[in-house]
Amino acid sequence: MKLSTKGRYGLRAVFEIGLKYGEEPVSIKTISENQGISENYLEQLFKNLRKEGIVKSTRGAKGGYELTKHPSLIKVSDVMNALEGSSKILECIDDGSCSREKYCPTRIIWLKVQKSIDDVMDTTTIQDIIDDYMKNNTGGK
Amino acid sequence: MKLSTKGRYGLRAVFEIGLKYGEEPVSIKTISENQGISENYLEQLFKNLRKEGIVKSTRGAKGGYELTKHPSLIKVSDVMNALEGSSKILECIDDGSCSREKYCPTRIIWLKVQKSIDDVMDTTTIQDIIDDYMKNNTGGK
DNA sequence: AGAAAGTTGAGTAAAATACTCAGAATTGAG
DNA sequence: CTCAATTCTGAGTATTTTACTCAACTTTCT
Ligand code: FES
Ligand code: FES
Repeated sequence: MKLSTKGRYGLRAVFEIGLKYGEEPVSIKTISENQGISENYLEQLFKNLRKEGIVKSTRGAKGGYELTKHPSLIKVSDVMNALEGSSKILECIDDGSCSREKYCPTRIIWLKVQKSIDDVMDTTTIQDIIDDYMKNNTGGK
Repeated sequence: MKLSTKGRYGLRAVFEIGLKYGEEPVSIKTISENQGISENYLEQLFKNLRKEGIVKSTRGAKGGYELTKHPSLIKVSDVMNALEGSSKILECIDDGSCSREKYCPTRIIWLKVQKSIDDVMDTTTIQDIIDDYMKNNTGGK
């Protein structure tokens, strides 16, 4: 059960944009340099982030990406859903999607695991990540 | 972030064996029939479960697999580790395994997610799964 | 006009997943 | 003792997913 680079890279990228929220658009080139992720790949990730309305773009010189909403309104789960399609650990989890559902002995476990993941991702926002980052890179000597 | 069939099938298989704990070994054939999993594939899964000491085997007629310990002593995480190699959602999680670790803005999120998953898998045992199954298939009408 | 961006769709290499298969080894039952 | 039941093992493979790359095009700023 591994988290793919889509999710990992994507969240770092969104964080990067969040840092400049309310200031200026951030270009793919900048993100690529700061986070060490290929420009080509970032393009793909942003295609999805844009489609899901998490970022908006400005073309042309001085263009780039910005968050559509305040960082405190964007949950980690939003980003994950946009990038990984869904943050479900398995298909069977949705009611009615599995023929064994009714008598499946292990279903309850996966539901619990899923819930615990959702709890974290739904209650953490980009702002939280930014705050945490600020604390660690200024507060402490 | 999907759970592979190794983990899903494997836990169902271990549950099946757990039902007969203290009674008789359960053959791959039986599990295959009850859980609808290919015999060939189950062999592969049991190769790992055995290596990690979760099950023990008896060859020959009337042979099969049994749990090495009481179901209440086998955690879901034990089974997952045996089957999926590790239940870590990413490599970076281990201290020192990632060069970005120190200033990585998203690391803390993944650590939280990991912890919440571990909490569930470490505190749920095969016995819990069995109990739950029994409740749902006898208690109710 | 020209450079700096984003936009899009297609394509691909590598890795992981999800199996299959054949045959050898072991054991219990008759 | 023999045979059928069963595990054991290593190798092989098809499919899917991941993780990208690339090229051409559009938009916008200066
Ligand atoms: S709910 Fe689908 S196999 Fe358990
Ligand atoms: S800790 Fe490795 S990229 Fe964040």
